[in-house]
Amino acid sequence: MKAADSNGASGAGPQRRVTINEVARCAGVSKTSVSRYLGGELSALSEDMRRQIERAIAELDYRPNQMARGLKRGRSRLVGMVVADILNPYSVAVMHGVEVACRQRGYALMLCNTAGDDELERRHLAALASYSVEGLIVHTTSQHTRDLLDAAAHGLPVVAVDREISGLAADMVGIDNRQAASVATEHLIAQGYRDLLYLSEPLDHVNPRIERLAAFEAVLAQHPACRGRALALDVHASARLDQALGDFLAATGPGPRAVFAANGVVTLETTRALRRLGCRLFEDTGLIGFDELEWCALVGSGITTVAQPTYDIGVTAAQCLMRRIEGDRSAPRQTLYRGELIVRGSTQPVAR
Amino acid sequence: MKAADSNGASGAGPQRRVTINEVARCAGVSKTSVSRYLGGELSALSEDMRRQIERAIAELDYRPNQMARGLKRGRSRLVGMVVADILNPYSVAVMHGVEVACRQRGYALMLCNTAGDDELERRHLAALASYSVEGLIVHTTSQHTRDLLDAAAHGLPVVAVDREISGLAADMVGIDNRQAASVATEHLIAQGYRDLLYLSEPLDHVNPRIERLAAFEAVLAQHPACRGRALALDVHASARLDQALGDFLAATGPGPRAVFAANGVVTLETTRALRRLGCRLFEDTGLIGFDELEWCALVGSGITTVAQPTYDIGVTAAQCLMRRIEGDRSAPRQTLYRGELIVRGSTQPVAR
DNA sequence: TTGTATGCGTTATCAT
DNA sequence: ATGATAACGCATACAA
Repeated sequence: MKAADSNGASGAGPQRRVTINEVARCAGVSKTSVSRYLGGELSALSEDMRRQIERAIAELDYRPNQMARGLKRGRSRLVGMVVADILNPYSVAVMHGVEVACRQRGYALMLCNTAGDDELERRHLAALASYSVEGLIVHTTSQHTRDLLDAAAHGLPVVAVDREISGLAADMVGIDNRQAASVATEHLIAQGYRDLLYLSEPLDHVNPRIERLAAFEAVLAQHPACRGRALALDVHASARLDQALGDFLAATGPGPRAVFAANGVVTLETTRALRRLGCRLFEDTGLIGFDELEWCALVGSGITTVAQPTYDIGVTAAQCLMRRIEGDRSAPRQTLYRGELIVRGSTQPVAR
Repeated sequence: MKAADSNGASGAGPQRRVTINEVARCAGVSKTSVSRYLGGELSALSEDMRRQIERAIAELDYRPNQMARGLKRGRSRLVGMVVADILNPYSVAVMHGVEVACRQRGYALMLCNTAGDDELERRHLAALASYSVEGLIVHTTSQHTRDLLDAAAHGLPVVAVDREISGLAADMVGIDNRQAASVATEHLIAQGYRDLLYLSEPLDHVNPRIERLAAFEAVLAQHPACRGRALALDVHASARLDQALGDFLAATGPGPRAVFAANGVVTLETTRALRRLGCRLFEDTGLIGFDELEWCALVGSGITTVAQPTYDIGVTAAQCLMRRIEGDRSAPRQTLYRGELIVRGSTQPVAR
């Protein structure tokens, strides 16, 4: 037999939810007592009453209305996550960690994708505020985040992921870019590559991009035998990327040469470009990429990467945020993980 | 000069938001009138009053509190999305479309990841209900979704993505699996492959998996010269996958042979297994995969895929849901897109 | 230990 | 055309 529609009406209309009043009536107590029970004020309830309330709640399948709760207490138990690109595997992986950590502590997650659009970001922040989110986890590029700064200035906890938010002294969770980029660069040099090309998306004041580049150059400065170039461009512009890569290949001598892709997107586009240019992956040209992607082992002889603990970054960011929400007023913290080098075929030079 | 903290207190505590009362006072009208303005009841307001309200709202930067609104009106303008695996690129791509469509119509998105755990799904559904979400978009595997069925029976609109939810006559958005799988199978045969292996995750009553397999077998039945096998297993169990693939390779004769990977996860794991088995991609063995992934063109000679319009699926699912939310009571609809064959090197047999 | 009464910010009902 | 007032479901100060 099918579950009957308790509405009477045939499966239509927003269901009439059970309220605390009905629980109180059913249990034969006042709604205050039920509220106390829900709030965990166990000490202030007689054993008998507690049983009755428990029974009533189970019997009616009562679930507190978070809207009402949030309205009254000012706590929505809602966390907002704002990402610039929901399709970016890095963002997704972090989101995974965030979701798990939030759920474990009873917070729900509202997701916003700004698609790199500042106006959209404004609207999303407004929407999140209208739902009284208690905190924000942010992974965006935008520079013009007045609204974000305002929100933070008004006391809304914010945790930045991967990069700092300029003008905002917020908690940050990411990796040690200098360490990671140094390790990568040193690996290339140790493998015998002598011509290096650092390829990045436009710097745009985005911290990790700048720091990774700086580390690349710092290491290079210690190895006079190596020649390095750095390029920051919109890697989605295939023609220009092909041009840039082609120039590098043409300009570099017979010695081993390699590309350092500054993040996952660059790794992807660089690999595509290398194929378009007719390179045999990776005999012609070495490649090391930031961010471990699921397909890196499958391309050519495998792409060497610097892996980030994205899941942990997400978990930590969420935990950090929830501590703030729950009153932690200490100075902003940075949590930096280490990048881990995963060596594959793309950094094994082949005699040409 | 920095924006002053309007709290007075130094950037701490949940910010005191502007309420409709303050707007009313500032505009010199009653809050009823402000509410009318917000509700779009333009006809019932004098031009003068309207100006005042507009001014006050702008001046105070007032944003209606959705919690209070939801509590009173019973409409939260919240949509829940429940996915089995937040890391699955298919889910993410659909989510992208969902997010865009929701935002465009003023709905916010709450995201839940069940990680394939039924108990977790229960809890997530409970949480979503407690926030009075107005509808659900679901992409899970689970069979024991009593709670989901209950919610739907109680009138909560639900849209299924990719697959039907057994026992629930809900709207569904996905692709025409028979068409898509037929096209793929016929392509393999047309390319000259004679030994075919259909590789899937466990069927588990999941519609697309069953339908794709059925189409594979149907096409095969029309080609007596071809030999087909089908295997459904947990592709993450590498040892067993290697074994199964190895058996296929050992058993098939000198004629061209190919693997049909039933979804993106299987494509990934199959490619990994082929590499582990020492195959040169894809000279030994052809491969066609469901789901177009960003890296498919990069592996070996490129993996031929059947692409799904995942973004559109997400948009359509969300639109469909919002229509239901806004009162559409017509019979459940299925929206099926066509799979698009993208031919690459992995289905170009090489003379062995 | 328990209950009553008030208010959170909003919309809806009823007057005017 | 406009406004006072009562809910929405819950938590809490206060009273008993």
